[in-house]
Amino acid sequence: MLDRKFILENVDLVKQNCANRGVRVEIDRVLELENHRKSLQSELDQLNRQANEVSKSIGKAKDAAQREALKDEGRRLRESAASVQGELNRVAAELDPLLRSIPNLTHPAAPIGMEPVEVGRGKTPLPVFDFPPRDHVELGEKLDLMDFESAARVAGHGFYFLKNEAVLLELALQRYAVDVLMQEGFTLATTPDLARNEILEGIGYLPRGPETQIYSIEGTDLSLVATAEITLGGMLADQILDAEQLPIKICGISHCFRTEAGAHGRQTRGLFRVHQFTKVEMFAFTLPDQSDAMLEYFRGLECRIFDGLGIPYRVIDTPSGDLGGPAYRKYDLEAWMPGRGEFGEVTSTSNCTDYQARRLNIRYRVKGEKGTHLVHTLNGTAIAISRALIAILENYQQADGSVVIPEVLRPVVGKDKILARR
RNA sequence: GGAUGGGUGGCCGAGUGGUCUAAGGCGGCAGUCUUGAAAACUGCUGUGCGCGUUCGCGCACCGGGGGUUCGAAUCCCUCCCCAUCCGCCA
Repeated sequence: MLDRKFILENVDLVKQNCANRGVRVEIDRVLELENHRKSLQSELDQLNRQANEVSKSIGKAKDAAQREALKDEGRRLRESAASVQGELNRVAAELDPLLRSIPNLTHPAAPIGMEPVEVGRGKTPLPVFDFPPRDHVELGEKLDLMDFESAARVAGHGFYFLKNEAVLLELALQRYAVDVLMQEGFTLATTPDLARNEILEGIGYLPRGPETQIYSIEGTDLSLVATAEITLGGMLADQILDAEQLPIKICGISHCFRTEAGAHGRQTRGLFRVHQFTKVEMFAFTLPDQSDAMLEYFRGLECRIFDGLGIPYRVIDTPSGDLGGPAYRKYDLEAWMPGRGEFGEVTSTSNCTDYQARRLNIRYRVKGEKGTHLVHTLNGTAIAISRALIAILENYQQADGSVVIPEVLRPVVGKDKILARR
């Protein structure tokens, strides 16, 4: 959420930003409601002040008659206050969803519009095959690495069993990413796979509604998390940190659940778009002047991880029209997926500035100074297992249908090649 | 799942209807003392919103929400969380 005062003082900027992002919000209605809210709040403050004065005077009343008269006046004032409060609540009920739908500001260097801008390539060149490359579904079937049919019986379309070396690859990928992040001073965490809706909303997800990506648990205020960003950000909700503690870097392993409502077709074949996957996520809480550098750092780590895996990729500077609400700037790594014959998103890192911190109420205090300030939050994918698997299988496939294991994963996988079983 | 006790400022902790304008302590800031530091002593020290915009004034906030009352940290209802014990269990 943006700051209310900031919106009032920067109407044109906010309108232009919404336009750049292709988000339609009635800013004029927001202004109208916010000004109305402010005047109602002043009115309520005045009525409360008068009522408080009357209440205090009752103890000092001379006689019973005067006391009763004052009680009547107090009662009248409290009733007026209650009716103003009711109107205030109605205004807030209309205003709050509008405020929440206004996206974060956009980094001045982010591309405007809908066109992704490639800003870098990985160290690994695109593979050259002297045979028609298979996609990961075909490879998975030949090598007995995944089972979509059984998963469909158990849980429906969009689920999968990983089997054999694919399981070892999942473990190896987790271990590899965690090792890199541990060396970089991240605190390691496994996180809850469920979170309160309040936390989801603070991060910027809508747990209910027709277009939600979120599975919610009936009869509770909990939802399955779509990413550990939710739980890691929620970790410090309502906390006041000391400035010296920042930046805080945490990596979290969680399962991620997504309804993927409405997404079907060739792009969703196999592991590419699934309802559940495991992810190692990076998260940071920073001072405002640290967040730009932290985003570059996260991007650098993602590159290091995929360079280390020997997977070719390109880096995308996400254009304004594709940014999610909380993101101020976002980079994606897109790995080359020979079976698809195109690049596919494997990581995403965003600087959300104070947009999430405002609703989650995560602040910091500078020693010797009065008041508190909102922290900045950032998130980034270290490894999303399902998509990393696609990239590994398709890039490392051999003419005979076997798949070579990336060197950095061999210690955990325990072999250097996956051979056909049938 | 059952029982009991709890949730108060950055932290600890007192507070069972009206000088709560929330005691006291810790921490923090400033000062005295000191060559310097520590200790000791003295004073100041919550957050948010609004108005005046030097000084200040008002409102809200004692886990969340609702209620009783002229008046609630305090009484009632409800939800959440924490601790301990019991039950169950990987």
